[in-house]
Amino acid sequence: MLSLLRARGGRATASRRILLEVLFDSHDHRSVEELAAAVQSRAPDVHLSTIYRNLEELEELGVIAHTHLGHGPATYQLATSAHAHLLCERCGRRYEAPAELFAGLARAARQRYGFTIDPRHFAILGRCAECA
Amino acid sequence: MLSLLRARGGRATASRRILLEVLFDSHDHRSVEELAAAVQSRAPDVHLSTIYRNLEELEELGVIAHTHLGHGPATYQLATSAHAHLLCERCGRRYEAPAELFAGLARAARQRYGFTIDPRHFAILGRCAECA
DNA sequence: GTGCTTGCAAACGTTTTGCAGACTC
DNA sequence: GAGTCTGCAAAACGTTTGCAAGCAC
Repeated sequence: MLSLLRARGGRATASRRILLEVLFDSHDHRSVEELAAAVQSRAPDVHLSTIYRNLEELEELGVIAHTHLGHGPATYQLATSAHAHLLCERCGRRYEAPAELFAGLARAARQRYGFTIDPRHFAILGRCAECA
Repeated sequence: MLSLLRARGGRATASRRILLEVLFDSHDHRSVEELAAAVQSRAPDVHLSTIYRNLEELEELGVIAHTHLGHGPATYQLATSAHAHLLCERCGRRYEAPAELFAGLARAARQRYGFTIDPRHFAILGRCAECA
């Protein structure tokens, strides 16, 4: 990934290395604030704005992706582990939704509008069993 | 609707009347800024914070609903005309998606997780035919 | 008159930007 | 050495809040 960066004229800096390590170690999505805390535990001077800039860069490279689970801050994860979510709008309970759940919608959207869905960006809201 | 407000101990004020009129006249979703401009063309002194507070109140009443189409500001519409959206993440093109498109997802989510989806809150991102 | 509602100003949380210096290649 | 990246401070953005005055009931 660092060489991917370099291929674009980018530099492999310490803050980027650490950020990538943190993202690899995260087995869940992380908010920018959480990522910053993790990065700063290893390199205290890395500024929040640097994290934002690096996340943007890595996202353009297609290495990571961000997701909006609700009204709060965005969450980031490796592009390879991106997936869709169901989020209860009442209690906040969250389910990770495999792509197959969206097969029907994907087919219908393509047939009707020529539209290719990527349902991972925004969560699908609704009510969990308990709150419904 | 104004009597609905009163039934809750609320007051039927001029700014609420006008806001409701604007929402009825809007045949599409409107951002808060757009709503404010429309309201202020009839009552210049209505403040943006009043619009926000009234939108919140009307949403609690179940009369209106808000939707996030993308990264920008929320959009509001009458609850009766709420629907799901497909949004091209490249060109911004937008499709209104009828509930039937989500039938398969709704069934799968209920069977697998007991989860009842309401796909109208966040748009489904993806690529339109031209951008795919 | 009670108490909900308003305008205003100020704050909020998240994200973006301008700049001069530091670093990677 | 050229050009990217960084820390810092400040701004931007959409939204929320505290307060005293104003209005609906």
